[in-house]
Amino acid sequence: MAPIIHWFRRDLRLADNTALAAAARDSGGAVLPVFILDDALLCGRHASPPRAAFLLASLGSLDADLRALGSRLLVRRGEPLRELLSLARESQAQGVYWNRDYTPYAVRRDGAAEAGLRSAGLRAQSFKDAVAFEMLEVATQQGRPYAIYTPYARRWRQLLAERGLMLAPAPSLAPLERWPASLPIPALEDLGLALGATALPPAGEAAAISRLRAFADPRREPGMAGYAPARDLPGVDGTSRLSPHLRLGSLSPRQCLATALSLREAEAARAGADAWVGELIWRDFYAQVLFHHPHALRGAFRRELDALAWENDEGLFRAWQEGRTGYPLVDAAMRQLRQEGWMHNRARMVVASFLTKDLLVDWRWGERHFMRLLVDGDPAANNGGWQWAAGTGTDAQPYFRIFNPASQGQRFDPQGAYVRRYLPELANVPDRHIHAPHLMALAEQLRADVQVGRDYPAPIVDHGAQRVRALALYRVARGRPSNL
DNA sequence: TTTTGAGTTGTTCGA
DNA sequence: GTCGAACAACTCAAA
Repeated sequence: MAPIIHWFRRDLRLADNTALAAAARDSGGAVLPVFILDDALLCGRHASPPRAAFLLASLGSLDADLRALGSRLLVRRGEPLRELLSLARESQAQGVYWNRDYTPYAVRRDGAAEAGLRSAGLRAQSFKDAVAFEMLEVATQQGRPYAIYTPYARRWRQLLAERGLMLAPAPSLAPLERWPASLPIPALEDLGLALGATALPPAGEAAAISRLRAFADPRREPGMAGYAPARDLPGVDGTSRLSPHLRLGSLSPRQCLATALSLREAEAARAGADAWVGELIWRDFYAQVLFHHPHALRGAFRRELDALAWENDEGLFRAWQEGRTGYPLVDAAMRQLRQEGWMHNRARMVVASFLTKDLLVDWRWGERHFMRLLVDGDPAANNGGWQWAAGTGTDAQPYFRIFNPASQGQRFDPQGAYVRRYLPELANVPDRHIHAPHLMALAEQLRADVQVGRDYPAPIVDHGAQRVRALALYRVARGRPSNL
């Protein structure tokens, strides 16, 4: 039987891979697994060294997994349609299968690939795989996409209960007679990128599965069972940390859901499992929001809030990026981002609120910075999160909800475990002052081995004053310039 | 068609 | 220290 090309993109796994399983089924195992390095994503203005490095490591792992089955990963670099056409010609393939991706760039790319392959007489078939429900599967009674999370989630959970979970079977792959030429998986430097000091999590399908198992293990504290309260504490390892795997598909959302659903059978784990499923629903929600409203990638979802007059002070922005704002929770988080290519979700909200509402910098500057450094950086989720924080998005937080970085710290990191981990200069500051070290008298600073202004910055802005200015900024953008 | 209820994650102020 | 109100309407979703 003529082989079928499986075009890997954000589904770098063998288990529960919808398109791969279909390709194996339809070709009698004659699958040509392909990954195409796309310079538009890797090297352009969207380049992200940590994410590229994680991708390359994941590709290495995928290739090894394929080789264990007598197959291998073919790597090409270039314009996807051209590479697919040339691979199809070289391998006499009957067609190309892939799993759908919903970002505006991917929709354009895949539309062009589909048209080009079909006009060359090849089969081109795409599958739902990256989300539990896509496009208009979760829709209002009027058939419109939801714009508010809670009713969306209610309907999503109802649909899941009705339809249940179907995982794709493991693909049985047969070795091909002829393998087209493949590039070696490049090193990061070959792409003109450098990782710097970022330490990445383990990549690949096996690492993803073992992290999911560890997270769901009932003997583990807090684990999935304790997720609901623990996920809010950045100093505690209370989240799944699976986001990089979900980003590249070394784990599927169905695998996560199957684990969560089996765990929630136990009464004690139900609240945690439900809360965690809620996060997977957010992932589908934002993918769907961006799919239906691609303008949100460039500007405010609520278009009238494009009128916000950001101050965009580059010095303040740099201080935020480098973690020297004088607000310990913000600075710890920004340093975690640099060191790990990842940031705790509570901290993401705090730094996003701080950049927009305290520094009055355009949320898109922060969005871009996150996309450059986050291993899990996903256009839809990242955009949704930033627009939520800025109050410009679907279902955004009320504009007057402005986080106070010090009280957020006291509430969610009371002993400063998180802050001390990333800001060693504050190691000896007493808990009482850990989120506002500048309030220590000089004698206390000396006792704590830190001099504010020398070893750690004094606050670069005054939260109370900036809060008032932010409220005024939003009031003007909403067309209510006076407070009278 | 109209009405009604509701909306991830807060903060500040003054009694 | 604690507690309730104010912050602001507005739009979405469903009955």
